Amino acid sequence: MAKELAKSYNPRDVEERIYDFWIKGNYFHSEIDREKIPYTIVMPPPNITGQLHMGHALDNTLQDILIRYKRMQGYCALWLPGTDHASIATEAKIVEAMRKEGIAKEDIGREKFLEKAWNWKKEYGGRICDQLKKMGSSCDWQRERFTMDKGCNKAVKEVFVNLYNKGLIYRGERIINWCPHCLTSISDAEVNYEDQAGHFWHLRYPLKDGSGYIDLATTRPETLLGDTAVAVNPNDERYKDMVGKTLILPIVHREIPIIADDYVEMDFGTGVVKITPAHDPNDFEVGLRHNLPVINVMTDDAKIVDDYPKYAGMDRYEARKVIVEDLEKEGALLKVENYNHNVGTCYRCGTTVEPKVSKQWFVKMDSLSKPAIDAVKNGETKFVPSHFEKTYFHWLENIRDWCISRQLWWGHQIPAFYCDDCGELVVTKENHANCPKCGKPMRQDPDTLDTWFSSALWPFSTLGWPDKTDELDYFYPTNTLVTGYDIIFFWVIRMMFSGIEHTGKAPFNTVLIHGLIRDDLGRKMSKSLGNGIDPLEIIDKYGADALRLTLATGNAPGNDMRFYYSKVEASSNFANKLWNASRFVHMNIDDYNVKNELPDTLETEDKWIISTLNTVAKEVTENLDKFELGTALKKVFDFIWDCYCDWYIELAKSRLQSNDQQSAQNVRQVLVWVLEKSLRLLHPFMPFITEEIWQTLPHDGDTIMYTKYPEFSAEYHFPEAQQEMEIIMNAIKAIRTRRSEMNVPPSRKAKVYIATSFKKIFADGSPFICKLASASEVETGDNFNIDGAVTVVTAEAKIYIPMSELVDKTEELKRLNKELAKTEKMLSQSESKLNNQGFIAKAPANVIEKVKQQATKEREKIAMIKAAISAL
RNA sequence: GGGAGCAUAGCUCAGCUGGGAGAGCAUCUGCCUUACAAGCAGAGGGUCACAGGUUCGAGCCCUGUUGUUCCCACCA
Repeated sequence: MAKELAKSYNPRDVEERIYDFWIKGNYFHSEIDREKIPYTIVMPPPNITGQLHMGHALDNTLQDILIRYKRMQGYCALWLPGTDHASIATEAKIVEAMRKEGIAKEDIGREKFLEKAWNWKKEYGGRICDQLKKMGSSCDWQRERFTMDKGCNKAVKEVFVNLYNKGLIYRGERIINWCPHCLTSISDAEVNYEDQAGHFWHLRYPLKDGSGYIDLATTRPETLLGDTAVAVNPNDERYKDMVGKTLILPIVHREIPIIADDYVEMDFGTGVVKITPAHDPNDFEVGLRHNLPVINVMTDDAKIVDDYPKYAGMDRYEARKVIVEDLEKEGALLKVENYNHNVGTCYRCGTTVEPKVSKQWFVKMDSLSKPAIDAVKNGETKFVPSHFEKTYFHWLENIRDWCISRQLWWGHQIPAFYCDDCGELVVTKENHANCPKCGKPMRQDPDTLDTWFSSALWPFSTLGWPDKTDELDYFYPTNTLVTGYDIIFFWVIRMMFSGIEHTGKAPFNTVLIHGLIRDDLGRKMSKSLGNGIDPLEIIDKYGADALRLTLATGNAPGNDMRFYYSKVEASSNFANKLWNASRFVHMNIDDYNVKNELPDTLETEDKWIISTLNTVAKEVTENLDKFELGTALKKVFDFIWDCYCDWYIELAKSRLQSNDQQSAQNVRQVLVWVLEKSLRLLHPFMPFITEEIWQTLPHDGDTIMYTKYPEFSAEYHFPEAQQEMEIIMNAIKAIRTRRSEMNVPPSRKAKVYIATSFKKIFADGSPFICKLASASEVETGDNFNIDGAVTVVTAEAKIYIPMSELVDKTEELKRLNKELAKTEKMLSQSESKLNNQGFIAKAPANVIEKVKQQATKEREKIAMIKAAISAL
């Protein structure tokens, strides 16, 4: 470890060394310690690209702040790290990677493929871990048992079998979203809807009896092949007589009925809808209600099936063209108009999804969603900010059954077995099954489970569930989940109902939601736009501390945030400021024996900074406990920059240079003591720089990570000293302002005369006024009569600066009159409040007292300004 | 169509349960004051979207309006 601070601050250098130090010291390790209270954070799975993006950086920063804070408060803090699992995107990546090696997954078979996939996964997962380490993430990445591959299979099977036995999982024929490119079903949440320019084809279907026809319109004429009815609204007078009659489907020449169903809107188009149960979710529902046949006209890769020889093998868009031509030939096409409509596309590959009827596994949501709603309603789990609870309720109350089967290999294979001979179905945790009827070996369902099915088990499967482990007992339910609002539907909700269903307890008590990080124009960062900013680049250039500060600062929970380089620069400047302040302290203590403890006698300014620090510690812990990380950080930031650097260090300088050895030694100790506490306050936010500086200061312990987080202590509460310093600081500020207004350079010093009733305070503070307000000398008294002096008035004092050659009497009068008007206005506001009966009767006592004090100060100030004016 | 968020300084945003409008950046002025010019000291700049209401008191609570963003559902 560094024993002294380098002359200039080099973040990357420091950060790499410090991380190494933490790892060697094994400081992230969190063994169960039953003496301590556990604090557990669930960490979202990073994406599969193996590349850390700004969203992860934000997740990780907020989590790490909380973990470090809790650790310093003496909790046994554990992070449940995430690496993602099965998904369409993952498999596509793996397949792509393998294709580069010239291997297709079908060639090597399922087992070999999974083996390869795991290796690939480990490489990329490992890369993400390394990147997160660069962020300063204090997660114990070494914990083998907290990864999905160890024992997660067991948990998934357990859950599947349990739910199946309870009748909450069923296999059924349903219409689902099918991606013809990825060749798999995808869940509703994985479909992106986008507006696409399309057409409306107006068609005419003739009645069988030749008595007329019905006109309708469609955006997908090729699905006509699968039409099994035409529907109208039952209340539609226009078609009342037609219901029940039979139509001849053009081209196909199949007979289809006209039915009546509420689903049809009378006002839209002609009020007639063609019903294609196999290729439209709504039509499928209509079909169920009316017992319509389901005619599938497309293969898995969206080509027309062999049943229609003329179109067989044609791609759906190709078929559309030909069918439209044929319709025109037959006279069934009335007209074509342009029409924009919403089309569902695959979130992964962008291919237009095809609604498809197929046999899939589903989870029944009715009975699962209810307890999940209750858990939030009764406060077992809270959202921060709370308005996301509305989103949560809205979604759960309108939830549909969850399609959990995926036609992939990369994932947990569904533990269901079929008998090819007799069609028997067995769901079991065993790896093999024999048919209970005919005894033959059964074939396992080739499908795998949706990635969110296993991810939903994260908070307990990673702790060893279904076994009764110590970890599970101690760390579950977890405390906090930190994640973006975009993932509430996918993951948070599913963890909620799974946790409750399988363990009886909600998986976390707080869900801290953050917003998205946008670019400087407010756009989502995305690959296709190329506007993404790589956090690693920022770290290399400015350091992880600066990035963390940027991400944690000035943004309220749940709100989106724009990323500006200027913000990172501001953060980096703060790091530099802290570094230099620490160097200043070192310059003054290194040759002396300075301990990290307060001296016996404290001057007013010492008490002021100590008491201010004390107040800040109190507020910061309150903010952090309420997850107001940005507010907490702001307070620490302001304390260090404004109070410590800009005021206390400046105040300290005159004592450090004085001949009073005792006073100099005392101020050294206060400098060190306050700096050391400030570093602790800041440590969760900027772990690296605080550790580096802390190590060079007098301290107890091995690492700042395990020091105690500062908290309020009555012992360090000095309200009088704070007030006294305020009086001096007000005077200094007022003198500075006036000098600045008159463009007097600091090098030009002048004696100041202070007329005040706080003579002792000003006499004590005179060295500061000399040093910080460019005074050559300070004289205090009750009144002065000085000709041609600049007059400065504060609430506590009337200050004369004799600089006759600079004084323009008319300008001076103007200024004083302006000041007078301002103060009189404020006084009249205060007085009108105090004269208001309602205010006196109803306002709380402390507010009334405050206004009274203001009024008094304002009156005094007015008197002093008036005196100054008449003196002129 | 259903739901939610946002509207505050030139820009980006804070503002905790109602009690004298804040920060960063930008602009302007003056400073190399022996930790820091990546800095110091100052200044200017706001009808807190609009209209009502509740209250002694509203940026904050309620209603409505306008603008804007997002989510969900969906148009055959």
